[in-house]
Amino acid sequence: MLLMVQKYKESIYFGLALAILFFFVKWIEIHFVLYSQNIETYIFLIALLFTALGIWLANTISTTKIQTVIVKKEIYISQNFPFEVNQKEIENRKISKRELEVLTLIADGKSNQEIADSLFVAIPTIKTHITNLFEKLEAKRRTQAIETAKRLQLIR
Amino acid sequence: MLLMVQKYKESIYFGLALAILFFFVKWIEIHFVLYSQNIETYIFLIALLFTALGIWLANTISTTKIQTVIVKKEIYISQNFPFEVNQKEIENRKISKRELEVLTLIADGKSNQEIADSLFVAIPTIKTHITNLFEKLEAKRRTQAIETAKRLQLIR
DNA sequence: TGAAAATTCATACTAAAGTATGAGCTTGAA
DNA sequence: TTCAAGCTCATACTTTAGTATGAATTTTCA
Repeated sequence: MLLMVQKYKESIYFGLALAILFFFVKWIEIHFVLYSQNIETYIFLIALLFTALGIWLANTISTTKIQTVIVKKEIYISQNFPFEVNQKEIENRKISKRELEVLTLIADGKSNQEIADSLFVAIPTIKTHITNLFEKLEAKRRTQAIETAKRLQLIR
Repeated sequence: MLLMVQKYKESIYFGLALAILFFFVKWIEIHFVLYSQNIETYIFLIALLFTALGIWLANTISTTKIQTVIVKKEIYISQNFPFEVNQKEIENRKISKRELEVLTLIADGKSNQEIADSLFVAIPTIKTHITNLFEKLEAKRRTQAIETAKRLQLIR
């Protein structure tokens, strides 16, 4: 029973609304036509009432107009399936935690200034780390350091 | 003038609709009330008409809800194994054959001097290629160019 | 706790990278 | 053939990267 009420909830409400509307119209008719003889007002009220009914009908029965704008955005994700950092190689070359951070940021294409800002230290500090990294990676340039680090899987 | 018509297009249509409605109501009134003395039909038609008006009003005046859905298309880049150069991306960015050579050598960690020697050209030539590459890859530095090129699989 | 390692920073310098502009040469397609 | 695109090179310049040296802190661990 409750299920039925749930299921036909809208229909029941609709019927009720129609009944109320019918009696309301009748009441207006009796009031204005029979007693007041004011047919103009009656027509006006009918018009108003059914305009409201129309609006209500449109808003409940018709589905709301939703314009869906689809924005396609491509996201590139490098999926290195079984990527394992070569921890042994990092230890062998005695690359410190901080140095590895700097190395990663270099590989991300950051400048010394940007790396310094990221790690909240001064540029000379970054330069020192990089100089030490070059020694440990046997690199002459940051691009070479990136190449070696990736080849040895020190960074992803 | 045309601009005004464009601007107030909806208002003008609305006014016209109202005028037509008004005359239609009057016509119904004359037809059914004065000639036929059939007030019941008149009321019915008024009700019908204004219900339609309400529905029309609801559909035109109510603003369409714009729902923006961002579809993120994840593009997985499988590294190394079945490595495929993204030829489409290279063409889209209009990267020339020579520029791609230079890009590859940069990623190998070579200096401008070494690249120039490899390709048997002068350093300024390499610098020009690199400047053009930065534009096409939206990069500020060679390390950034490497990062982008690898992510887009322009180079291995 | 005390020494080694790691991290930090400075100054002064050199080397390399990157920018801007202009121009000559080659080549392939309309 | 002419025109656009690609490749080449030069000069002059600015900016960033990298080197060398020294030193002060902080952290780690035996």
